[in-house]
Amino acid sequence: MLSMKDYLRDIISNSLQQFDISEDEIPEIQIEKPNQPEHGDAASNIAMNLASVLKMNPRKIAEQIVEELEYDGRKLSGIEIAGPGFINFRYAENYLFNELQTILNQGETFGQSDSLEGQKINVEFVSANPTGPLTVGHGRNAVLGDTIANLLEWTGADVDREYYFNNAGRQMRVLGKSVRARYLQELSHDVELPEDGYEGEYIKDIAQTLVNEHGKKLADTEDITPFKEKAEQLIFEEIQATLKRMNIVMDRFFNEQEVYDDGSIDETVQKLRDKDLAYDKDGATWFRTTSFGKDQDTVLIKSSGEPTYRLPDIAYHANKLDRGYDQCIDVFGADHIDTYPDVLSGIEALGYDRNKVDVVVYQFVTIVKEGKPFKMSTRKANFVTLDDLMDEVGSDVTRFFFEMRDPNTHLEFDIAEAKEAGDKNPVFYLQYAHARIHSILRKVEQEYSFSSVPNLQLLTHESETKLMKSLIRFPEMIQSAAESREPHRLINYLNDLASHFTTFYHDCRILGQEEDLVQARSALSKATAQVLANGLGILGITAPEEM
RNA sequence: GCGCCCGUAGCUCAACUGGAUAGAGCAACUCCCUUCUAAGGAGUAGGUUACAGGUUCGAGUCCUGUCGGGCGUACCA
Repeated sequence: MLSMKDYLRDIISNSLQQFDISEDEIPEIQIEKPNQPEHGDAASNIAMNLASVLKMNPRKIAEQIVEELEYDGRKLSGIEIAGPGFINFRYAENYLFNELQTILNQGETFGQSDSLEGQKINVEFVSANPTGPLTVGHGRNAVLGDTIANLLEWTGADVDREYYFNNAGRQMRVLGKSVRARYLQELSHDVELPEDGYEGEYIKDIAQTLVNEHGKKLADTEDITPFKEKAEQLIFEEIQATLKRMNIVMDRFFNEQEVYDDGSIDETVQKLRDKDLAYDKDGATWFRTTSFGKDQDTVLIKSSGEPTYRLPDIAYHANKLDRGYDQCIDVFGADHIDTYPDVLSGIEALGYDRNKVDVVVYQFVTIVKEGKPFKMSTRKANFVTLDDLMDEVGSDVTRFFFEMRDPNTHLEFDIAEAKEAGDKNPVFYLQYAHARIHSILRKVEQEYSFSSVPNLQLLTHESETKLMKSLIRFPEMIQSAAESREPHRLINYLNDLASHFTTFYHDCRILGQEEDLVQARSALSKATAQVLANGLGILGITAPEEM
């Protein structure tokens, strides 16, 4: 179905044919919603953008465009020229009624589109190595990635959620040694936690499990493998349980080891050498990143023979593209901001289209505890886990908190505030509106039984009109949130919608009116509940029918 | 030093990617529950969008510089 935006673009475009200019001189026709309601429901700045091309007064251009504009009176009721040359459009009432009916017909699929139909997209997120529980620091990553994946699914894409990890590095060895030390302590050996060891309580739990399963049998060996493997297994179980609590289920866990085992590491280096993009110096193998605009080359393989993270990262991205994804989205924190260009350069050098990899960088979360910034460290056991947070405020508030802000801005997370957030948290505003509607609908159902379709023409109150206008924006909001990978836009929209509903709720009583009006207003309320539920669903937040 | 990101009401943040009079939530103050959930609503107050220039019909948004904060700047990930 043609959206209003597309329709307006079409009719403007037709009118522009009167001007003697070539196709590529015409700027993009932008349609937006004006801030001031007096300026109508949609506006275009096309006349101003054409002013320099046509060398004419923008208001004059606007007049000529409007004069030649042919439009459907069932969709638009008025067109005005205002300000420096804006063309303002006003929706016809019938258009709103038709759209409202569409929402009711489409129900839980309203808002879905097929703009990315046929696209296979891989979203890689969380990707924390299994050295400890997920912290609130990982929370922003997890929630952002999952919500972006949801948004893309709503625009028609076939999305896989992937978690990339490495269980072979130095971190993991230290983890294994730490578990071994705790294990021996459990058996009353006089050993100390290694320097730089992991100090968290969860290490003791893992050690205890090993004691239960193996008794003293592991005490004699210096080999840390069984300790490392048990730790990895248990920590991953916990990570997955934590994610599950937040409604996040991964499709695949990809172990970095795979790109070693299948030979693609060696293959990658060889291909780069063939193109003279890799060379040896000082016993190490270097990647010629200077030919991609960097001011230094970077090391791919250390003189110790061990690759740096960059090399498997490149091979891993090539692996994803080989699996047939049209697009790979990486979600990661600002600390990677300087390193991902090397990965993009790497895959470009291997002959892939670097535009197929899209990186979403989010700024760090600053934890504030007892009024002071709190530096987290997994190793030092200075952290607030996501589970702790969810124990305090629940999964809905946790998700909402990470979704409500622009990813590209620093986020301050005050633990105390989040805990007491309880009833003043903005997520409740949305859920409350939803629950309130269902409460009304239950009463309507008890008292009435309608035999015919609702007469939506009765919805003429200003608050009703505004609510309908808000409702019909839902599909384009999803589109824009998905394209920009910015879930917070959806939150802003839902807040606005809930606020329009509340105004309607106060202005327009439902129960106790003429039966026709009860039915029409119930229909409007039902559509509102539906959009709220669909939106909350995308955010991974529950939409309770009672609170 | 260099690179990237950020700086908007007392606090936490929006502002549809360059549009018309910069908006919400907390906090403060004044009101509104015999009526569908007051986890709500109506209102008041609060701003030179860090600062200084520039680009143009038009700048919180783009460019330059300054100041302040975060993150990088490794043969760590």
